[in-house]
Amino acid sequence: MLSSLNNPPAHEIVYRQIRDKILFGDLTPGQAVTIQGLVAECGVSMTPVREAIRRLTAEGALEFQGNRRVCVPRMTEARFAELTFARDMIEPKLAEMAAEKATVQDIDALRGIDDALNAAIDLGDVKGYMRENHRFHFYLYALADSNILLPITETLWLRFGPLYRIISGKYGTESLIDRHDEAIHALRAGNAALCAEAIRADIAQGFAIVRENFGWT
Amino acid sequence: MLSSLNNPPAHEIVYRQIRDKILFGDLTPGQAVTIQGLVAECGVSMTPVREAIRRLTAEGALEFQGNRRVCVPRMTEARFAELTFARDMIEPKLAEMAAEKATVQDIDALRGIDDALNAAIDLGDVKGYMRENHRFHFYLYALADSNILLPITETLWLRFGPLYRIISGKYGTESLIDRHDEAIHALRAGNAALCAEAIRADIAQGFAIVRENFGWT
DNA sequence: CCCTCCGCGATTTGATCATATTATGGCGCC
DNA sequence: GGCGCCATAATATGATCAAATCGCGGAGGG
Repeated sequence: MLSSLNNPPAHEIVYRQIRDKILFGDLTPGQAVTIQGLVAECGVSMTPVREAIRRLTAEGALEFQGNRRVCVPRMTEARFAELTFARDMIEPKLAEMAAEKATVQDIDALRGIDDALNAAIDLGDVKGYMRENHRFHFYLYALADSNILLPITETLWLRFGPLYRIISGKYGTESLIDRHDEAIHALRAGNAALCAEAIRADIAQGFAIVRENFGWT
Repeated sequence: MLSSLNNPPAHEIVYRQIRDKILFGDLTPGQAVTIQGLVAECGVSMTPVREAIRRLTAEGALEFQGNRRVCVPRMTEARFAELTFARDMIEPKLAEMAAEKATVQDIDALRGIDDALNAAIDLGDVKGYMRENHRFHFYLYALADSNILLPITETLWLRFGPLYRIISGKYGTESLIDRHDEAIHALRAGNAALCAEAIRADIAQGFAIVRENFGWT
């Protein structure tokens, strides 16, 4: 009955494995992802691997490389412009919707995640920072109870994953500042618009770092 | 070399088949989609069908119904609100980007599609209207040369498909008006902002029809 | 004489299928 | 009305076929 929670199917496991690797920068842009490589790596048969790859391709986390071959997509300035446009439109909206439903327990949980995030920054733990930052945003967004915008946002973050790795490898964690405190204060005040603005500013800072790094206007 | 164009793989064929059925309202919301049903219908084995279903599920065109069962998603007022928000944000942007790249040949092609669309309306051909309307919008959007916003828009239209069928079954084609002429004139004038506004107004009219029909504010 | 380019074949990789296995949902029985 | 059996459908595997890539060898030109 709860097997879907206790025993996730093989294709789900493979999916999450590759997904997390992309999301947290373990795979570099342009890197080829082969079926048989994953078969050997995950110890499952081809069918679940194929399903995971199809799913990731549909989400934009992987890209067809012409002749039935897939790889981690490369970032271009044009794509980056579209990504920032979409994130700037959608994520503040999700934050606003979330703010209208957040309970005190939710806000405390977000506070806890942000504490862990700051601890990771102090330790210089780039991957820990990335994980906690992801957790913070998606814990918040999940409160919006969205069936449309939330999955879209997940695909947008998947496209960002490979970038963050490159950036954080150059800069380290000392330059990582965020607007999470402002978002949490807005949530406590019950001010949805202010929360949306805080998130907008938060992600805009991330965009600026990427732009600066690549020399994109 | 061109086998990917001449001989699309089986999973691609199955994918397009189900996709078009959803997009043009041949499947009703809540209808179950089974692997074995598609195996029998398409005359292929289970593996390609599984891949097509995974892909469609990732795109939001199908929905997990809990215990490893998928169905056509049902529309709710909350989902509709999110869909209209996303389309209102993205599609005018795509139209604007497209307007900056459209050639005279492109505009003529759009003119031709719109003529076919109007002919379908005059004939009371609901499905023909839906196909040509889809063609018009996505011919335009494809000009934007977008790798991010265009796939997202395709998923949004997939969520709309089942709705249009219900609506058009009630109203017929006589109430179908559009702003395609305005968009084409804006393209000829090279006015990207005006083209974006025309598209915004065009899709807003569609939203209004759905809202009125379901009594959604 | 050496360097380059073209073509061919071996090997790797992807696509599809048939089949075994497992879990779920329905139905009858107690 | 609850519980266990059975039919059905989904999951996963390994085998088989097809296609593309990579490497090597030879021919031609500089």
